Amino acid sequence: MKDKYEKLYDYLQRKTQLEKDVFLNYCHYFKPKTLKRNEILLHQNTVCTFNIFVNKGCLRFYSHSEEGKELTRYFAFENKFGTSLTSLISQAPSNENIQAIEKSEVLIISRNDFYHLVKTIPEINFAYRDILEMAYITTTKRIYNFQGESALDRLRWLMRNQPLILTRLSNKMVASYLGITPYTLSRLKTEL
Amino acid sequence: MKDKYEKLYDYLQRKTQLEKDVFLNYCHYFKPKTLKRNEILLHQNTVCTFNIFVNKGCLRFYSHSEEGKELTRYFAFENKFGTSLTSLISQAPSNENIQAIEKSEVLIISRNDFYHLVKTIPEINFAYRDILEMAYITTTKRIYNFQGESALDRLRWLMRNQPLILTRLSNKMVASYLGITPYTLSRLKTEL
DNA sequence: TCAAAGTGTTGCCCTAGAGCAATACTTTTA
DNA sequence: TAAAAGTATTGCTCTAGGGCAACACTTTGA
Repeated sequence: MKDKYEKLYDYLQRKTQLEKDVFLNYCHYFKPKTLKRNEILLHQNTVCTFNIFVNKGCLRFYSHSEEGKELTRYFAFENKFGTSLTSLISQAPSNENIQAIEKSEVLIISRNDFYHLVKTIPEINFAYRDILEMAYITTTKRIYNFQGESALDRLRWLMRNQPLILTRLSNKMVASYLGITPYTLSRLKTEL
Repeated sequence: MKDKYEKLYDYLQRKTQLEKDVFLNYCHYFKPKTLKRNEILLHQNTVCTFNIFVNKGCLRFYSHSEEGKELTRYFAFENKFGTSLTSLISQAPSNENIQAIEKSEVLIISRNDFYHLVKTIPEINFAYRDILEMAYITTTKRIYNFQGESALDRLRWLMRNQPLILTRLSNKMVASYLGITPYTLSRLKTEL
């Protein structure tokens, strides 16, 4: 098996019992691609036609608001799937950009191929359901976070639960994820 | 077919092509229940073991924060499913309460029965996936909403997209959904 | 290798929204 | 049907966090 598919195999293996030879039959649907730092994979207002698995590096999913603010929804590090799900499902223009914020290596599968696998491979069906469930849980927590907690508490939460975001990314990125300005983040860090 | 299952049947029918006689074979897993106004179906910190379909009335899913604030995540009106998904999936204690805010009629299916149906009935499998996808899209929009928009803009968004919430529920409920105080909501309404 | 662009910190002032209190009104319950 | 509890509105004051400007520091790239 080509090196490129090992992480994906391990990922699926962890979620479902999965035969290696079956996996080898369909893994070619996932096309390897190398991304430069800052390269944009999907532009806001265009339709998203693919799903992405990150082998190496980090992708950022963010939106430009009308007032020009950058709102970050999600960072996909190694071993994570990510896509503009709203657009992928509805095939309406996406409200978010997908950008590599480090030199990255990813596997890309087209929408058609992906849903074909979901339909025909029970393990992929299950894995997709699991991804959706986990994503839903995460976003739900994030809503309660925004709704009920101060910026300082949100920062503390991030330190406890997603320290990678703080250690690996610039303050600007972290601030746009927390929904505050870099100024405020800088000030809050002195209060920790 | 008993009256109680008509709405559920229509709901599934709209999402998938579904044979009525197949539906009749498993719909008894869903148990009808009548709820009084303000009745609590699930208490925070207990494990959620069921999924709910609303035939009539309205359920509210909310959390008591440490400072005693009530944070509302979701209102389920007629023809909607709702559960404390985080708890249902992980079987960890729920961080939210489920409460009938009007006299309501619901169908309740146990966790085991529900996942059994998801596994064995393709239409339910598909419907569950669809529910997850839609729920994910909604919560994602809500995050961008909280992250990037003022309380007034969030209120405007609600008027355009979920007017039922505004017309049918008390200001207190609406405010806790928007993540603001009833005072602020009252003031914002004069600015519309 | 040195200019140019981006990043982080801090002082100052400003604004959206919170919190409390007072009052009016409506709903529930006994 | 009256008392009690909950809901809505508004004035006043306070605070978390935003936005600008200035400066230091680091990274990028011709």
